[in-house]
Amino acid sequence: MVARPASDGTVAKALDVLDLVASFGRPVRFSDVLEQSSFPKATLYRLLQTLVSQGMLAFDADRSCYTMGIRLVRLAHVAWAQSSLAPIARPHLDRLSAQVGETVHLAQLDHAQVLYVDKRNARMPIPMYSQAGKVGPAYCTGVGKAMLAYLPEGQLPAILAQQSWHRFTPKTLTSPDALQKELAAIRARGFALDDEEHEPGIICVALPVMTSGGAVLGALSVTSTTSHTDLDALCAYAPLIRDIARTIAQETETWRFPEEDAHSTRKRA
Amino acid sequence: MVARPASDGTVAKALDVLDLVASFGRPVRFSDVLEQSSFPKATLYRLLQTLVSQGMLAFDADRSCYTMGIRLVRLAHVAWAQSSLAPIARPHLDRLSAQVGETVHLAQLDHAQVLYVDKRNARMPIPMYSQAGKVGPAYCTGVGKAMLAYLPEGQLPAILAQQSWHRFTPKTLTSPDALQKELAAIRARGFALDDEEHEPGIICVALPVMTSGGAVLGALSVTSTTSHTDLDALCAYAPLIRDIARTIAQETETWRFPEEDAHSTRKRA
DNA sequence: TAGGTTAGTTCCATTATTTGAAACCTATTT
DNA sequence: AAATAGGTTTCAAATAATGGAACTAACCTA
Repeated sequence: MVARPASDGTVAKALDVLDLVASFGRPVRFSDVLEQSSFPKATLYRLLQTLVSQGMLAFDADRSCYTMGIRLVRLAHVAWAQSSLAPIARPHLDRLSAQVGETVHLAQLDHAQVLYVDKRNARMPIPMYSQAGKVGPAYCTGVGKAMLAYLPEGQLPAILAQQSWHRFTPKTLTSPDALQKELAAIRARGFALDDEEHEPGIICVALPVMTSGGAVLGALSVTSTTSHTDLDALCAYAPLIRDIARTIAQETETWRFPEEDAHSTRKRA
Repeated sequence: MVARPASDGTVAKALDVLDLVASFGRPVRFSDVLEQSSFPKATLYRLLQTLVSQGMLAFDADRSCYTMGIRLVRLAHVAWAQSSLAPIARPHLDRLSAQVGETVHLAQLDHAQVLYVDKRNARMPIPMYSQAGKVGPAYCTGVGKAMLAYLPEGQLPAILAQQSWHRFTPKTLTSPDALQKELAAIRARGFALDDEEHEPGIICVALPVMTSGGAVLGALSVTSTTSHTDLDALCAYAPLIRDIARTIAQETETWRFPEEDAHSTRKRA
């Protein structure tokens, strides 16, 4: 319902601009941004200036274009280090990656979408959409379906309502009903599969990372290509992934910020 | 000069709050933030609310505390991926780390300070201040001095004026004059050394990463402890570091965004 | 359990910032 | 020399932010 807070908050607008610039994934000139933005020229101009002077964006005078600022990079590290799963999961992702030699993903739900939080490439990297920091659809990816299948009662409808149901490939499930059946199958089977539903030739096995209380923290997947292996073979990894997911979940619950003393060191100069 | 833009921009204030929350490095309650902040209660409250509703912060209702938001995490990745040096340097850092077995840093200048952009731990990790995403002083760290020494004419005075000149150890250089001499020595020698100037027992060799045009992009360092080795031994790594720095710089110049097509895929749903 | 203390939230008249159409630059192009 | 594109500044009107104080909820404390 909070779709577009319309004329609310200057901060919101500035952040929208930040997102917009980020979405280009490359340095952009003023006019590039203007074209994509719904703000009037003068307003956009000032918002960009603010972001630059705040260090969230940087302006390269030589090429007269905007890039991500160094302050954002700094926040980036803090954010990543705290996005509970990522730092805890890191060594386990390494382990999983080493054992299976395939592409490995760690994802979390971001609104109704999948946010790839971390990734390890296969020994022989394969080109694909996913990338740490990118968001992808939930209804047609392994990690997405794994999380949806184990979501607490009642949360699912709202999320389904926000899916785009775009048919990426002939195998994409494009309706809530079809997906509901698939989710039931996932629960019965104990893990999720992506059978080229998002990208042709890309397949994966995925399992959710869940607390003992049943909360879905994220999901792990092992991804490969049809030219290299098949779903049956990937299924064999499910138990290993489950073990690792369980370990990560346990550590999340145990750990919960062991470094309560860290701020004594940090006094600002 | 732009020390504290005082009563300028709501965006600035919101971002200050964001930084503040980030600086705790852990989930914080409202009152924790209030204590550290100069904003009145109501104002801070609303700023936090804005940040939460914008997804830059997340509010954990159970523990009633604020953490980094998922939107920030997402921006974080984009920022990191674009902070030109980091992604390009990554494999080279790995290589350097593997070859020397010591702690390795990649840093960039953030205003007048050093921002550690990436890091590899030594085979036997040693406790020290630096950490990816942290900022440190420029005048008394290896990477900082390496960058200052090769800064283009005219930029140095402004930066020196912003140093704190705090005496961290007996060996810290605490005046612009002393540092200027040291920088000349660095240029003569071709690389920078940190002889326990920031932390007792911590020493390092550092070299700048520079474009062929002479612009300072960042710096690389190999760090160790006096109990484990000495400066003379570290100096031996200088040529290797120089090679790697040069490679990184070259790739930065060649590369410059090879993925100009990436946005065709990304169309918003 | 009344009485107090802390922590978080809302109100609202005042104040300050943001807004954006249009005018204005300043290189480039025709 | 005139026109265009890309960027920057102005200024009165519109809008959003401010913060003191009042309020609520939860948790102590005696």
